[in-house]
Amino acid sequence: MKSKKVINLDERVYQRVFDVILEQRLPAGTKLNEAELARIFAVSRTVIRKALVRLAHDGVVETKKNKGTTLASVTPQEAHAVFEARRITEAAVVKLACQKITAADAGSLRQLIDNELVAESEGDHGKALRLSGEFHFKIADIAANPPLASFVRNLVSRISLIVAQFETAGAPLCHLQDEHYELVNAMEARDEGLAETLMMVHVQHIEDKIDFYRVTESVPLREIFSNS
Amino acid sequence: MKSKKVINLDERVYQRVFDVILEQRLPAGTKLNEAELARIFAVSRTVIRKALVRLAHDGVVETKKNKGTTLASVTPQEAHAVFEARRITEAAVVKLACQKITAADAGSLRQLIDNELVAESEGDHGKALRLSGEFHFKIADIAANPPLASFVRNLVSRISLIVAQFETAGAPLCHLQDEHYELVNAMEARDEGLAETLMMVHVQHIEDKIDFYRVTESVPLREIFSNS
DNA sequence: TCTATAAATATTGTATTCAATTCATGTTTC
DNA sequence: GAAACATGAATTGAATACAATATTTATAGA
Repeated sequence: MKSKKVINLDERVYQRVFDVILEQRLPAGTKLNEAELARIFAVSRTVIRKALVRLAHDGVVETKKNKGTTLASVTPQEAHAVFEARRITEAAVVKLACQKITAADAGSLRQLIDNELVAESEGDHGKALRLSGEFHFKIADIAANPPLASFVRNLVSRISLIVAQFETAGAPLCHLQDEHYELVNAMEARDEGLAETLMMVHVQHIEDKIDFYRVTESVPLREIFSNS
Repeated sequence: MKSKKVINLDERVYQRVFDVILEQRLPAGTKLNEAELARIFAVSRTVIRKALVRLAHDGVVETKKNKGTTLASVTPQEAHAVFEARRITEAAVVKLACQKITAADAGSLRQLIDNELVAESEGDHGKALRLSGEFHFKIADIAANPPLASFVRNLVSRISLIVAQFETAGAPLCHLQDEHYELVNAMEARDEGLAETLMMVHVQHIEDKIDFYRVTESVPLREIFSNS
């Protein structure tokens, strides 16, 4: 077990940027300079570009020919479409998950919620946000449908960006965590109808919390990617 | 209007491979040698690699470290999951489309079906298959939800690969085309329930036509990508 | 001072080069 | 003759070098 799994360099960059997005530590529109990222991660631009191509394909960054790459910045209409897609997809996914969930799965989900609460109480808001996202990823994994799971990952990450772009500063998330508990209960009871409704309402609540008139200021890249 | 739109080289390669997949001209498992593709498209390996990275992210090709890239070859279980994802997603998408379809949209859809029939009668099976895919893309466009539309594109392309991998040779598609007509009628009547049912049955019929024991033989790359 | 133009700089797009790994082949040894 | 090992070819991973485009700055003229 001593062997450390060998993954391509771009995978590490991809994951790291992905996590930063989930933690909402970078505002939408942030410029992702290839040379600067290459310096920060101590790899060549080739590796950075590969990661950026994948992120662009996910729709979380936007690359314009000869103009560079930025974190995706969306219009309110586009944001609404992402929320709509997420409601539809996660509603279907949670129904599948109801059919397949095991006691162990339910335990894992509750553990994620608890960890999120701990992170929040310790003041690590970014970690709490990431764990909140992983709660939804876990549900998608339980549904045991890889294409849907990866689509959910994509939608959740894009919603994270949108929330980072528009959220009303300091809006409390406690309600959302309660909703996570209720979701697990409904799934464990295999109540597909209830779970579906709870999921749609839950995502709607996230959408309700954002303010389309908020403007965010930029943050230096080096600072964000410094640790790890 | 003389200006030819300038797009990156890798976009052309990506589209070309994507089309070949939709036309089911390459069997699953086909080796996509980077140097060979670079020669065929007369670009550097850098460009090919960029296109392959995007295709890998789509799940239509698989790249293994130091072993190369092949068209995705799936197990029956994985194939079933893709069909399940497509049924769920397209059912939701067609409901959205019912709410937003215009007379012009319905006309476009019927035109696509007619063009497909013409292509089939002219013996251009590949073109007919591609048009069949574009029928579903058009429905996704009508639904006016970009994330869902791009996911549908992804699922349809993966199904094309799966069908190419497993289809029973010479299975007639006429029934499927009739179903396309019925779908348009239901959408135009804004009958969401009927459209949803028709869509799920339609995708199920595609799945029913495949034979998980079929084995396909390889085809030389140069031959496939020669034209255009 | 303002504007327009041109040079300089910065950034991305593409090609080329080098390194690492895998796979096949052939050779040696028992 | 079979197995283990070594060697060479083929292929991808990554870094560097070069080209094209965009942006900024500097400068000249009104």
